[in-house]
Amino acid sequence: MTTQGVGTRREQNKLATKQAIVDAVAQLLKQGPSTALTANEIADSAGISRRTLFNYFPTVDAIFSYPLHQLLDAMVDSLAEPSETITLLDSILQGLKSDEVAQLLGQVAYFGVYLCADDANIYHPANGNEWQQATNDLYSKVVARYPQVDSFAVRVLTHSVLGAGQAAFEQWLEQLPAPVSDNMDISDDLIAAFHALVTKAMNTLDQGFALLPINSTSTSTPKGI
Amino acid sequence: MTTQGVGTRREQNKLATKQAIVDAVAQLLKQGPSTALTANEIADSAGISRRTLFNYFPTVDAIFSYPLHQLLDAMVDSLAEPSETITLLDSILQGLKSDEVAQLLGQVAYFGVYLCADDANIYHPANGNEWQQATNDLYSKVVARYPQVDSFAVRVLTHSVLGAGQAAFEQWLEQLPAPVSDNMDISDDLIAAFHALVTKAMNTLDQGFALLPINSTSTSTPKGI
DNA sequence: TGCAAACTTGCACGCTGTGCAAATTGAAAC
DNA sequence: GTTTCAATTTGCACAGCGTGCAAGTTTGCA
Repeated sequence: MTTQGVGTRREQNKLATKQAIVDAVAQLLKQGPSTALTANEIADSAGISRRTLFNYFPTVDAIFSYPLHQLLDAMVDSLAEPSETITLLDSILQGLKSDEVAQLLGQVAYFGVYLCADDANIYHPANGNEWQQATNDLYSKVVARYPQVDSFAVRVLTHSVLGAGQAAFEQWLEQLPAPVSDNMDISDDLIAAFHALVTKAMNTLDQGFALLPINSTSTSTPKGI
Repeated sequence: MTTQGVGTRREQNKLATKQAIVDAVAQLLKQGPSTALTANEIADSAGISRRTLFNYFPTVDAIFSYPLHQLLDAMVDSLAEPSETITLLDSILQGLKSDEVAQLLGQVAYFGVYLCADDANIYHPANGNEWQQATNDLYSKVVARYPQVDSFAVRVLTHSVLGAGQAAFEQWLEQLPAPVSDNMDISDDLIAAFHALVTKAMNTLDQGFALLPINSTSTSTPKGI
């Protein structure tokens, strides 16, 4: 290990093992969509026992969506901070620009590309669950921090904003070029593309509802979703 | 069967079997949270073999979320129709007011209450998947119907609107009184409460983004209530 | 009636996720 | 260095899920 990790040795080992599992999955994904990616294969490839694998992840699917889980976790923390001075979009973009999140985006893209190729399906339910969970997490945190605000409005807007984020994410995944790279790095262009999609999504939220005739008082052209 | 069902006898049988499965689950849920609700129990209770159960539902979870699945399916169809003349909110409320959807709401509430009690968890991932699927379905249908519209904007707004709907749904489930009824009927009050929540959610979407500082150029859309 | 297609069922199989107890490893005290 | 103890790993057994397959059974149709 090049990194002189902080914390006790046990904690270092646990982090290393978790990363080994993720790396093992990345390897297996690259080798080919043939293998059905069973828990035994992953454990063997990571050099641990099957039982230990389930000590680290509650589910095989949770391994696949772990990069996204980390990314959303970081974003939720970033968004739940009381940043009164900047706009929501800036807050999101600022969170996305951290080195940590940029690296996570690479992993997410890597996994996303191969998982899409494997299932021939654009969407993994595991990823959807991560978004649901992130939505609930953010809702809980915001409600805890601003108890005086109407919690239902918070709930609606949380679902709405993260929904828009998910839309940007899905669009990004679909447009992703096939083999990102041998390792899980990611080009600045792809990161910029994601930022652009998120920005467009938020602007669509901001301006798009003026286009939709949501209720009778709304003006503007009917486009009937 | 009192209903002289339409269609060939095979189709009637299939529908009856599917309903028998759902009814069996409802029965088992009412009997107590003790039973872990295994596929064998459900099949036995429905009077079919375990193997046949999986001919009707791809997953045990899919049975639990089947009422919600039906409801969302109906709503997606309703929303995807080209109803140029009315507002989005009216379109949603109109869809919600059909007898079919009202009855489905009863089943959804029934299942939701017992499932929440069972898992002690407010949320079933199966339900979340249904919302994700409905979002994708609606997106596909709208894009197919309006090919000239910016598909990404449609995607964002679809996620956003259904996200708001899901927020209303979750709120409704939490506020639901414990034992709805012995059968899966539902009181008009509860239906009205759901309509009110959906209405409030849509109005929050319409007006709420004016409250959030999404980006720097946003001086908020016109109209404050 | 008889045939073909659709449907059901039992069976076997591989896989998931969990509880448990024994073995191994790490940290800390002596 | 050794001892001791808690954290961690591992093997094993087990219940359950979901599927392919090869019978049996029912339905539609000629």
